[in-house]
Amino acid sequence: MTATKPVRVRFAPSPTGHLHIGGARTALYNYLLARQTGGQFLLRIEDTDRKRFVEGAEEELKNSLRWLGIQWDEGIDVGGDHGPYRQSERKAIYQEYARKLVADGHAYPCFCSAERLERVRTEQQKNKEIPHYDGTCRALSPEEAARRVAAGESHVIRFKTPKEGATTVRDLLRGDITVQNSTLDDYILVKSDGLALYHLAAMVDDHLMGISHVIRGAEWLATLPLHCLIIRAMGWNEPVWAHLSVFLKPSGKGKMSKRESADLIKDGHSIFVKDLADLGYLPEAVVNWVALMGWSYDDHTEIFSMADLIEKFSLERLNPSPAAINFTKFDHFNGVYIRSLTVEDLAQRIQPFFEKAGLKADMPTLLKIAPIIHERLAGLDEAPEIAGFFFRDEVTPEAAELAAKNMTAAQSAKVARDAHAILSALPEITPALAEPPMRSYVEQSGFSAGQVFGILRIAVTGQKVSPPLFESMEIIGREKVLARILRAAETLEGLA
RNA sequence: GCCCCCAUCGUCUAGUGGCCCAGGACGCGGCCCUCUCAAGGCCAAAACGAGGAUUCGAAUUCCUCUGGGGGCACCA
Repeated sequence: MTATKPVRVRFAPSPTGHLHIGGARTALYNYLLARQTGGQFLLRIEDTDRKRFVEGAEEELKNSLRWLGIQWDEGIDVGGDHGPYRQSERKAIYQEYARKLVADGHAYPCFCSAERLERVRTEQQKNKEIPHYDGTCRALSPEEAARRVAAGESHVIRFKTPKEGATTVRDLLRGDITVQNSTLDDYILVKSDGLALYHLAAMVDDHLMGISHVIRGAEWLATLPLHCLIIRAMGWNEPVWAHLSVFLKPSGKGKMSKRESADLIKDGHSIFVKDLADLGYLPEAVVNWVALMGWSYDDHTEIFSMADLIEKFSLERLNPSPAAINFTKFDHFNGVYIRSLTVEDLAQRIQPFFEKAGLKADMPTLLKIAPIIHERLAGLDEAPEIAGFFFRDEVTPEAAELAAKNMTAAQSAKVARDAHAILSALPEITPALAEPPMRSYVEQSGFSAGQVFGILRIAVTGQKVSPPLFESMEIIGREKVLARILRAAETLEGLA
């Protein structure tokens, strides 16, 4: 692979909600690059907005990341030489740099009230102007500003955006992007409560933490010029910027709304990582699926383990266009990964789903049914639905469904009786022992295999769709099988 | 409204001027296999948003339009 210097990258979410697949992808790409180059991946918490703080969000975030197999080398919990890694604990650091910006003439205190700002904004909107700060406090002399600050007057710190000229920034996926400085505003860097806003905090942290590559969502593209301007005003080196395309809803029309995200779970999908395990998804499938939304390796390879991704990922092959979320493809990947599991692994992973369904699923039996449901599972969560009958004492087929297609109840009852006779003559019911005599019975009965086996299937499993019949019978055991067939025959006779 | 970004099958994508009357994958349809359902195998339908320009030659370069997306907070 291309020899690259070790990178220092970071994932810096705010603890305001659940980790969704977009965030997971951002974290993943950062992680991959760090692993590939032998660098470090840091986890930083951007919690400068106390109002939006959600209790437990940080814990959930860490669990989601770990479930996906993404470990961080530095940051909250694990520590490191550049802490603290929670922005709320770095207030003094940001203030120090804000003061430096003011001292150097790159920023200024602003005493305007929120109410006045609101009035200015509505006025500008009425006049069809671009809403922006009108510059009242920018015009203040540094001496007067300093005096008012010293007097304890409430204020924010604004960035003194150049009025003239243009700013050119470079995004790795899109190349040079130039914006006129006149379209930029004097953004607030520090709030009146003294806490920095993202723009300042993130730039200071990235610099102090030695971040070499900033890989983040495309929603930051619009503020990239501001970020570059801050970095240049500080006299720091710029990191490499890579802005990942946003995820669109499955229709491709727009971003997923809060409401739509919540509704997804009704049909077994979710964009929140915390839901995915319960929905029967494998973390390996999530990683593979998400990695391929906005990145590709070549024109045909689709299956990538985490190790493959670490080896093959490259920023150069990132795609800047927005991508619609495709859950059908997700399900496909999940099936692929389920099928690639060993029998032991599969048995382990489906056990909790049986328990959740109220079934006591013992490992020896699980080990026996795993091979026959293996390739029938699109999700782990389907296991109890497909194979629950193995763990139930009784099976209660619908009387009306017991009779086979194009057969009367009487005919079906006869078949059940005959089958019972044939099978009860056997010392045990295994595919090798039971299938040959049943096949010859089918031949001389005049019915089709589908009809005969269909009757037995529903009698024995209670389901119209099941794993292979004789394999299932062997696992259920001779006594139970014979009893269930007998009961079905009686029910059928009652119908006739 | 303003600024910025993006634009290949329904969806994810390959494609960096001739290897492309565009390749792979999901899904869809058909066939095969088959005790049901899957899995598997095979086959098919399906795209370069529009218009200009450059060029011997354009999906690939440039311009305009159109469409889509993101952003315009004392949120991140």
